[in-house]
Amino acid sequence: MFSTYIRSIPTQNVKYINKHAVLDLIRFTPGGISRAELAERLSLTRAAVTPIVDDLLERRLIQETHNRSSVNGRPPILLEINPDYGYIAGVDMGAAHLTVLIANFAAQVLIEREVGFEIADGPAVCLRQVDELLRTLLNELGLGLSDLAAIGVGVPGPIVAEAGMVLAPPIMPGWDRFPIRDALEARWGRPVLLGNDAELGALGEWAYGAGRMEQNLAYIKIGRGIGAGLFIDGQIYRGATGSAGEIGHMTIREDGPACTCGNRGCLEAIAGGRAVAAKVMAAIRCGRRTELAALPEGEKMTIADVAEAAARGDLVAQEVLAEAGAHVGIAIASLINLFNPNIVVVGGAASKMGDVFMEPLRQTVMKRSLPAASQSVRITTALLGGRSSAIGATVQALSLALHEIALDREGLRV
Amino acid sequence: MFSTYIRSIPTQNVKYINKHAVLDLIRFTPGGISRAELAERLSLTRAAVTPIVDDLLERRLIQETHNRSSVNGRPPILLEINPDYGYIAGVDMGAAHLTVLIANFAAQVLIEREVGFEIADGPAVCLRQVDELLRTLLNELGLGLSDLAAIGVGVPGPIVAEAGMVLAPPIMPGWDRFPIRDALEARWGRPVLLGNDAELGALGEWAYGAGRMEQNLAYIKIGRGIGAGLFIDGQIYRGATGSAGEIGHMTIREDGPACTCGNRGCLEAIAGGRAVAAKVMAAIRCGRRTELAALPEGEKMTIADVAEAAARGDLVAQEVLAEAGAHVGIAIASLINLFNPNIVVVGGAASKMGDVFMEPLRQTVMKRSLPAASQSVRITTALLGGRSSAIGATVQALSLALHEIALDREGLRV
DNA sequence: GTTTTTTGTCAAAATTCTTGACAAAGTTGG
DNA sequence: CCAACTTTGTCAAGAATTTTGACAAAAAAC
Repeated sequence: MFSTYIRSIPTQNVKYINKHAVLDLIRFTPGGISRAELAERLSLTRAAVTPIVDDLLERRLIQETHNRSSVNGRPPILLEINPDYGYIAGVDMGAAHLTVLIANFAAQVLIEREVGFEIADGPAVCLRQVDELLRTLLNELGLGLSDLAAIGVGVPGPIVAEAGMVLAPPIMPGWDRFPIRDALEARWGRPVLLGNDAELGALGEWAYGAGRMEQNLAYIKIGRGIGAGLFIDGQIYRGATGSAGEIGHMTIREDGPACTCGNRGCLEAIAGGRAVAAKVMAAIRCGRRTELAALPEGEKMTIADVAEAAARGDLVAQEVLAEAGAHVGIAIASLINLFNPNIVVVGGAASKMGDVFMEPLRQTVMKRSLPAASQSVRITTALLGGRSSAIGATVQALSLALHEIALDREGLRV
Repeated sequence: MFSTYIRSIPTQNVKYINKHAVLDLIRFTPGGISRAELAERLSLTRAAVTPIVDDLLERRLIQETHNRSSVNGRPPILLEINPDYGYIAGVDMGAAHLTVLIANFAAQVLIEREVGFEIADGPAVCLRQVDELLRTLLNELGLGLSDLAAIGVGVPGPIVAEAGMVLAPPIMPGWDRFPIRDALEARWGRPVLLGNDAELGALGEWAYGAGRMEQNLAYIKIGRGIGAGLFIDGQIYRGATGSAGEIGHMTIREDGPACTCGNRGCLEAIAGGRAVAAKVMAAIRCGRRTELAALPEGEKMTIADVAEAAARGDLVAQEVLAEAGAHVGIAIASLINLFNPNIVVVGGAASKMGDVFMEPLRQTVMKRSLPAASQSVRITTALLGGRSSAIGATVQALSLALHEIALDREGLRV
């Protein structure tokens, strides 16, 4: 049944919409797709697909690739994105790490690097670090900034998309209303797309990760902060003001510990990176044996440190992570009851934790969400590991670039 | 920017989509709308709107009404739905009440009635009561079942839309997988649309209530159960399997009281109708004075009883409701952090409670949700009072009816 | 009363899809 | 090994629906 109210389609948009649908389907189909299958998947006729594909071929956005098919009739000509059309960069600023990668137009990662980082150092310091790392990587590839068609940037806070800044971010002291996008565009002279790290993680996992092409995907990023990205019906869900997905500030325990957001009992204050580190420290003070006691004094313990210790068999680390997993499970159970996703992808530091974290999480979810929703949900770790958000940033930047190239010399209304 | 991936538009759909957009915009614009404004709002030209409107006029779905405009030029001819095209019924089965109403095609309520009810009596008893009440109302209007174009029915459980039944509903014992829609269609010989009561409440409040035409609306239905309906971008959001919005089973207190769903600490177990009644009973046993002690022994106390007592100044009732409001506020704060809606409409029994309930709720929300989301959200009681869901059911049934009439003799692909 | 403004309509042009036919390029089976 | 079959991709003609541009209609403003 027709279920969306009040949506219209001026004719000028039709070809454009179909062209983009074709382009996106080519982008997101691994191994290429034929004209015939494009037609079938998009409910168009083969005859309608041909001129659209011709247009994209002419712009050199896509290319024909030779088939290795096994069916009956004439073998299809597979279409794929022209990887060498240009380059895209993806940046993911976490609370305690920075990931930068450079990919070609087929979203294949050419180079990537993750370094330590401290978001609380503020925009001036952090953006310089981002800039340096990006230029280093470009250098190593023998490229310059002008080779980049666009740059996607993820940050761990609520985004005001039009303004290109974050609004009242709980874990980004000093960044409130700082014009991140404008500053980076001025520095680089290239289009920059700012996004929330969890949203971009959702996009990344939807496009190339564990939740490929799922209708309703939730991505949970575990780190110092805990954020959710919601991907619904082929779109990032941002809510009224772009701050949807703040699962980290869901109340888990009414009178729980104080949170950076000013409230009490938030998930983040119970199971976020800082809380995990604090619990390990408490265990150390209680005299329990853990390799984490040996960390250099000056350096702050991150959740990644704890994850690594747990992986090496450290019992204290495992215990703390299991507890955190159960708490995150409570929040995810609520999310599942509210959102009823097909799939929940848990990423960020969780991708390094494995079952120590995921098993208690899964068990809690199964216990605490309604069967109607929990029976149909898959809960898994991020296929892209710690790179979900950086890859999502790339996907978003690439969408802009492809969009503009495909649009060139074509009108569009609203 | 173009932000939805992989959506195509076969040509045959275009006119149909535009026709529906026109029809819906006429439906949902109070006082009528002119062709010129339709064109502007839908990004079409006036010349394109004319034939669409002509088509709808010819089918007698809409009519021209004479203007009382005050602008400069030629006065517009306002268009509105033809109210007398036919009739629609809306049914809302709550846990402890049943509402049935009959409306014309303009969704004007012609007659309505609310009666006591017990969903736990099971399908056989309940559907007979629904049937009786519907026939009574039809009778009073001098109508028969054959005058109804469609009937919308809301129930308090997770819906499997295709099957027309509920799946593992926590507060509908005996209804699991009972073919509700088919049973009613067989009984009435008319098309029946089954929906979740909270979803339909959201639709009702979006169409004709407190949240008219908002982009992101959440409706919270307070009763024995507590459910949320999410209305996003002109659509009910149902999630992967149609069970989105089960806020009543969000965990509020890890080791809280047992819930009917089998879990502990659910919102519903703390602030649902049963919990509220239990708290009042506890106060009575403690010897506190309340008019609710005078309720007839055999009859179960409903949340509506408590609301009425509170409105008459009963202190115990007020206290219990204030506490419930604060707990619901915790859940709504989490919902706001996750969903970032424009507006949260609180309905069901809450529409009778007023500020006793809403003030603690609002305060808790403001305290427990992030500023980025809470600054932009409006929290209000249902404008349609206890009728939100029944009216939503009407709107949905009407959509089907209008849709079919407008579609008649026109092709459609996928 | 003329000018201005806005609404609604019409015919011609434009756009983009579908229909139906067909060539191309393989596989299958006797 | 060749004919029959199957599927893909393309083409020209036709169809559907919108836009463009012009204009009549209806009321307010000057």
